[in-house]
Amino acid sequence: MPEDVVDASEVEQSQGALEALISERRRKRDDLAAAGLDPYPSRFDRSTTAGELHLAHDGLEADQRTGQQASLAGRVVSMRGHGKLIFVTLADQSGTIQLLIQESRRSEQAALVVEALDLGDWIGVHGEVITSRRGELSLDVDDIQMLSKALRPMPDKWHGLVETDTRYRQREVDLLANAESRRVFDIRFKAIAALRRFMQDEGFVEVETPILQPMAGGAIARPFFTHGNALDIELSLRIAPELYLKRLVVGGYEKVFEIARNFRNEGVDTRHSPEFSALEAYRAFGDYRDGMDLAERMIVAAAEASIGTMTVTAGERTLDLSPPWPRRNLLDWLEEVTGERLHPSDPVEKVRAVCDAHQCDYLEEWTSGKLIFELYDTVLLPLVADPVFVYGIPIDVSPLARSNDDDPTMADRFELCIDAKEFVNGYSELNNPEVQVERFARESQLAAQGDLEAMPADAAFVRALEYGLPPTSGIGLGIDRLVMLLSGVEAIRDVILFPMLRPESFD
RNA sequence: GCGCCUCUAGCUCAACGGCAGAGCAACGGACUCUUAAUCCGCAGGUUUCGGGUUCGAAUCCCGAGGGGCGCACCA
Repeated sequence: MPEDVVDASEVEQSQGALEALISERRRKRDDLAAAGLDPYPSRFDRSTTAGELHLAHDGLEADQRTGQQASLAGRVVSMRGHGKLIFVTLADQSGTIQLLIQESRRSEQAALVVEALDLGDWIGVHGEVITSRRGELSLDVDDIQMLSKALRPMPDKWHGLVETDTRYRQREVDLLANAESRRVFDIRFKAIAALRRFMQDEGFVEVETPILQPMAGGAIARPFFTHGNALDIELSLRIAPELYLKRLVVGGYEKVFEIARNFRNEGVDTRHSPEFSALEAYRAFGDYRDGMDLAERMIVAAAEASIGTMTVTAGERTLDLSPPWPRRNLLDWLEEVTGERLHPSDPVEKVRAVCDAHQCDYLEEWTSGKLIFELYDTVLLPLVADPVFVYGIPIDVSPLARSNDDDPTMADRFELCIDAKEFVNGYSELNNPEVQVERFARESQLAAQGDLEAMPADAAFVRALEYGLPPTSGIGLGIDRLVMLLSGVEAIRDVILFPMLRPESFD
C-alpha cells in the first residue's frame, strides 16, 4: 500500500470512533439549528406524564382513539422505524410511553426533528392518546420539539451499563440506562422521606449540627481533617452528631433528630463507605427500651413507604420484618450458644477461653467486657436473620451510655441486628457529668496505652452535661444499610449515588 | 495495608500463542402496528498503559494504572 494512502487512513482513524459518533450527533443538532429549530430551547409545557396516562387509560382495548390531546416530555430510549411509521419509547420520571410517529400526521417541524432524532435525546411531543393495533397505550404524535440534543451515544439498550466502574463514576448514565439502579435509589429516597415524616409525626424536631468540628466525637473512628483558613484552626469532619444533639436536649429540645452525613477515614468495602448517612434521634425522659420501640416503628414505617412489604431478600434468604421483634439479653443468649455464663466481672482468662473456643481473636489489653462484646460480634451476630434486639452491652465499650441500675458493669444499651449486621445502636444516655468525666478519663488512659479506638474527652460536652441533661433515650440508625436491606442489594456503593472513587484522569 | 480476579469497538461480549470478531448503537437503503422489530449494505480497534519472551502476543512474563472481591479495621 502506498505511503500516502496509509497516512490518509491514519488521519481518518485518529479522530476515534467515539468522536465520530459525537460528530454525527453534532451535525444533526446543527442541521436543526440551521433550519431555525433551537436544539436547546428554554422550556416546554407538558400537560401530563407517562405515568398519569397509564393510570388514566390502562386496560383500554386495542386500536382505540380517546380524543384526548396531550403534551409529554422525556428522553428517547428506544426507536423502531418502519419507514413512514416510527415507534418511539419515551421515558420520563414516571415511566415510559410509546409514541407513534406517522408521516401522514406529523407536522413539517416534526419531520425535521425526526430526521435529527437519536437515542438519548430529550424531546417534547404533542398528539392524541390512542392504543395501537397491538393494544399498547400510545401517543399519536403530530408535533415534536427537540428539547435537548444528546451528543454522546447511549449504552446498550438491552444490557444497559454493566461495568461497575462506569456505573459509579457516571451515575447519570447508570440511572438513565438501568431501571434496576433507578429502583434502588427510588427506594432510598422514599425511605428517607418516610423516616423524616415518621419522626416529624412523632413530634421530633429536625435539627442541624456542625459537620466541621474542632474535635470529632460521639463515636470511635478515625476522622478526616481539614483546615479552616479564617480561624486558622484544624478541623475534623464529623464522625457522629451524638454529642451536639445531646447538647440540644440540654438546651430544652426534648425530641430532636438529625439525618447526618458522617465521615470516617477508614476502610472501604461492601458494607463501609467513608461517607455515610445516619439518623440519630434523642428523646428526653425515655430510656433504651423506648429507643427499641422507636427503632422498630421507624423501620417498619420506612419499609411500608418504600417497598410496601415486610418481606425482603438478603442474598439467598428471605427475611420477615414484621413486628414485634424479639429482644434478647446478650449474656443470656451468649450462654445459650456457648454454654458458658459470662459476665464483665469474670476474670479475663475465663472469657478468653470462650473466645479461643469460638475462633474469636482478641488483644492482650482487652477487658472481660470488651471480650464479651467481641464474642457477641463474632459468635451471635452471624446467627441473626430476622430482626432481633440485643440488649445489655458491657459498659467497657459504651463510654457514653448510662450504666444499668442493678449491674453497673453493663450499659442500658441495645443493638438492632438484621441479616448478621448491626442496623441500630441505642442506649439510655449517660447524663451524670462526673461519671462522664471518669469515662473519658478511662478512655484517655486507654489511648495513652496505645488503644487507637479510645474516645477523646470533650470538655464542652461535659460542661453541657453540668447544666443538666434529662434522662434521655438515644438511637442511631444506619440509613445506607437500611436501604441495602430494603432494596436487596449487597454493596453499599449501590445505594450511594456518587460513591468515593479515585479521581478520573481526563488527559 | 496484604492476597486473588479483571480491563478487547460508544455499550454488551467472543477470540486464550497463529489474519481481532459478533450483537446493539451509528452510517446508507427497504418497510404504516412495532415493542430486544425485521431485511440488505457499509463502517467502526494503539486489545488500559509501559517493558520483556517469541518467527509471531489481546493471549505468556514483569511493572504501572483503574475497578471488583476476600482478609484485617470499622457502622
